[in-house]
Formats: sequence, structure tokens, C-alpha cells
Amino acid sequence: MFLSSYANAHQVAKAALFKEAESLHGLFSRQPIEHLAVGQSLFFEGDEAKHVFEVVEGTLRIFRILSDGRRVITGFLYAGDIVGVSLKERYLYSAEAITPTKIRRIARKTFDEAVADSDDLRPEVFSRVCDEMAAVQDQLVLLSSKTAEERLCTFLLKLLQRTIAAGNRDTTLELPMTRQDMADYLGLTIETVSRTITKLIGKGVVNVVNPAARHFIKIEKPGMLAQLAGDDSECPEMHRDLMVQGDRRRH
Amino acid sequence: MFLSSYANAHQVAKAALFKEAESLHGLFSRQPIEHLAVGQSLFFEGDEAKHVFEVVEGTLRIFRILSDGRRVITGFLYAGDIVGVSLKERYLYSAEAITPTKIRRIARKTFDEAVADSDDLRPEVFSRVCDEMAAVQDQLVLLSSKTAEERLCTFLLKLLQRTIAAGNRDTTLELPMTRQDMADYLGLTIETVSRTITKLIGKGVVNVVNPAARHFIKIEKPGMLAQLAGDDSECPEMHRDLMVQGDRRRH
DNA sequence: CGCTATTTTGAAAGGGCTCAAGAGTAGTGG
DNA sequence: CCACTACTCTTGAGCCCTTTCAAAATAGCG
Repeated sequence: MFLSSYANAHQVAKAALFKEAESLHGLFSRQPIEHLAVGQSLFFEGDEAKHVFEVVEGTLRIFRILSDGRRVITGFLYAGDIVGVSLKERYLYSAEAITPTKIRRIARKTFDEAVADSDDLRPEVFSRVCDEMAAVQDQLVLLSSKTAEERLCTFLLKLLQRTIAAGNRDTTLELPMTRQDMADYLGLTIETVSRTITKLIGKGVVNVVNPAARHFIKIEKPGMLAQLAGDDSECPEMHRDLMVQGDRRRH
Repeated sequence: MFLSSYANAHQVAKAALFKEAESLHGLFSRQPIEHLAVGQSLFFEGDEAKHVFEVVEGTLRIFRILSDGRRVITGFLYAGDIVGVSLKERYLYSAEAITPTKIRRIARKTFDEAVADSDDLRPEVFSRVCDEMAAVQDQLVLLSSKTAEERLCTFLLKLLQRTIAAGNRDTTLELPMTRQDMADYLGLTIETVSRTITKLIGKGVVNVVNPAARHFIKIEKPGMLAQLAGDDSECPEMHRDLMVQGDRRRH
């Protein structure tokens, strides 16, 4: 699956001081940039996994199509992310550009050899795989036990944290994906996503900056958004020592 | 998270011919066996991830407790599985024995060094991480778009495939986990799990071998079980070339 | 400006949840 | 061996959130 870009940023930076090829980004930087138009596919589920990709610019969706036509989006890729590492023979999902996108590619064989040879690259790859695993597991928790509102808020919160981490002071988010994409990612219908956003606007938590641009959402009350997202980062401690039985809510 | 045991079995076997330490199992085999009683914890979410474990015998559940007390089981561990690899500082989940269990442990530091040093171990670790990632993603698909019946059937089917892979000819499954465990794993309530099993018995798909032993379930119609599980291994091809728009069902 | 795709809104139906009680199963100790 | 208790599992009834089906409103674009 995809690998988060904000993984071990310090390590990347350190390595870059010495030799560019000693960081994953450096490894890709020598490759030519390729352009993807909106809706264009990078690869398909089931294809032989011949390349590893770095997203230079833009956004992609990662998804599977089920036998009955339903689509499940398992993640989004943003600038700096790397796809195609934790795979064997074949891609387990399709990848498609949802905005005009720039990518670089490296043959898996080349990539694997470079990683096997470099003591700097291995920890970086490992770190990204760990982040990816953590992200999928969070998504698993979201899907197995959160309400529509909690799901939406969790999603928006993650996007918000992304832009804040990128140094953006404004709390206005650009949602490059459609409502249908959000629905397929959050395990909801497009109608529920739409209704839930309307409800959040009603509560004053978020707002559309300009009714014309529904893909720009301003987070008015980040604190409340985090509240509604539900995961007060779980609470493992309550479980420790004393098995607090009995008062399990829902599910 | 956990790592599936049937990963790259041939590679493991090959390495074992030469030197035992050149396979992951060999690496653990020198460690003393530790015993866990039913309900005993191996580690807690949030704990410093100091060890990597191999399950020698028994079954464990991997889970998180949410702030409102709900429990999400993200996986089960069986004999041969390895836990604690794809992690950074801390465990992202708790692990608890659901049957009497035997495990071996290795310090992460030792483990990481052994893997970094050995050209045989690295591919095996990589392979297991890939399998783990694929499993989590399948679970993600299950949770985001399957009905209660489909979830149950998918779960039973996976267990069936496990026992068949282990060379068992009988289609009777032992379910070491409680109904509540299954519910927390499948994103359902215990009542829905119970009702769905009753429904499957009514359809003649499965049966309880002996009403006294509800943890032993015989699969009477494996074919029908696979049907009801829903994932005719998805269908990526229908999507290729021609973007078949429009007739997306549900969600 | 007209056409199409996307999004929103409404009303009704349904699947799974909640609450509540009953039925088995085990374990304990007299 | 049989209460007695504690659990797990099953079953029932009603409700609620999300889905489904349908249509209107809004944006995007040639």
C-alpha cells in the first residue's frame, strides 16, 4: 500500500546532507517525471508489480472493485508518498489520479537492490512500512466501530493535521476527492457523507468557504472536530491491571 | 501486527537445510518456551515494543480498547505466527491468550540485528510483512462493505482454508475464540453473530457437531460458504480499459 | 446557455443494534 | 450427586442509523 511521507523526516534530511542517493527521495530524484491526467490509472489491481512510485505532486486514490461493482478505497496518496513497496508479485489494488499528478518510477528490482545494499535506505523503508501499517489499522478501527459523523470528523481531522504539518496556518482544507471517493473510503454512501457534512456545518464545526466551491472546507472549530472524531487516541491504560469488564458500549 | 505463518514456506525450508539460524523459526528455536494461561496478556497497547514473539502453540487475540470501552480485535495469532515486527517504539495493540499458549521471545534489538545481517532472513521478514499487509487490507474490505452474513462466512472460510492448508481433511473447525471475540473482530454485536450462525445452520451450510460443543462447527457446504462470503476474489478486470460506470450497488 | 456530472435534500425501508430475558454449560462446594 | 453461581450463548421485540430510491439544486464545461 502507500507509505506516509512524514515518516522519519529527520533521517531523510540527515542522509541527504551526504549523498542524495542515500535517501529514498534521492533514489527517485534521478528518474524522469511522468504526468497523469485526472482519472488516469497508474496501475491496476492484479498487474505485475514491476515498479515502485513516488508521488511528486497531486493526489491519487487506491482502491479495489468488488465482484458486485462496489468500490472500496483503501487510501489516498499525496505528494511525497511512495507506493508499491510492501508487495510481492502483484498489486493488490488499483491506483488512479484524482488531480493532475506528477510521479517518478523505479523498477522494483532496482529499488529492492538499492534498499538491500544501503544501510541508510533500509530504516527509511522500514519506517514507512510501519507508518503504513499503523494507518491501515486506524482505518480498520474506524470502519469497525465508528458512526458516520465520527468517520467524517476523523477523516477531516487527518487532512487538517496534514496541512498543519506542512506548515499551513490556515485551517481551510482543499478536498481533492469527490464525495463519492470519501464515501467509498469511509464505508458510507455518498448521501450519508453529504448529509453528515451538512450536519457539521449546522453545528458550526466546519463551513464551506464559498458555496460555489464545495471542495474547500474551513474547519471553524478544530477542537470540537477532534472531540467528534471520537478517538481520544483510544485508552489502553484503563484496560491495564484491572480488567474493567462489563460496560462496553455498542458492538 | 501479526505475520502469517504460511509465508514463503519453501524459502524457510531451503534455509533450514543449511543453518537453523538462517530462518526466522530457527532464530527463535534457541529461546526458551514461555507459557501463557487463558486470558493472560503478552503485552499491552502503548508498551515499549521490546520484544518480538513467535507463537509456538495456542491462539491469541490482538486488539485495541477505545475510549468508550468498545474493543476492536484486529487479528488473531496462531501457531507459527510472529508478532511485533512492523512496529517502531511502541506496540499499537494488546495481545492476550485465548487458549493455553506457548511462545518464544527475542529482544527487538537482537532480532533487528540478525535480520540486518542475514540475506536469508530479510526476504522472509519482508514476505511476512507483505502477507500481514494483505490480510489487514482484506479485513478493511470486509468491514467497509460486507453484510453480517458475508463477514461470518468470510471468517469461517479463512479458518477452513487454514485447517486445509495444515493438511486436515475433516471440515470441522474448532473456534478457539468466543462469540464476543468474533463480534469484535467482524465489527458486529455478539447477538448478530449468534443469529447469523443460527441462520447458516438453518441453510445447512454449517452445523454444530454436538450441541454441547458450540465451539466446534462443521462446514457442511464449503462451496456455498465461499459463495456467501461474497469475495469472488473481487474482480479487477471488469474495471480495466472500460470504466464501467454507474451500476455500483450499495454504499 | 444548455448539457452533464456532482451534490444536496427528502421520504421510506431495512439491517443490525439495544435492551431484556431465557437456555445451556462449567465450575464449586456442600 | 445436586444445588448454586457465574458465564456464554441464544432468542425475541422494538428502535435507530444508515441505506435505498427518487428528485431537485448546484457546479463545471464546451
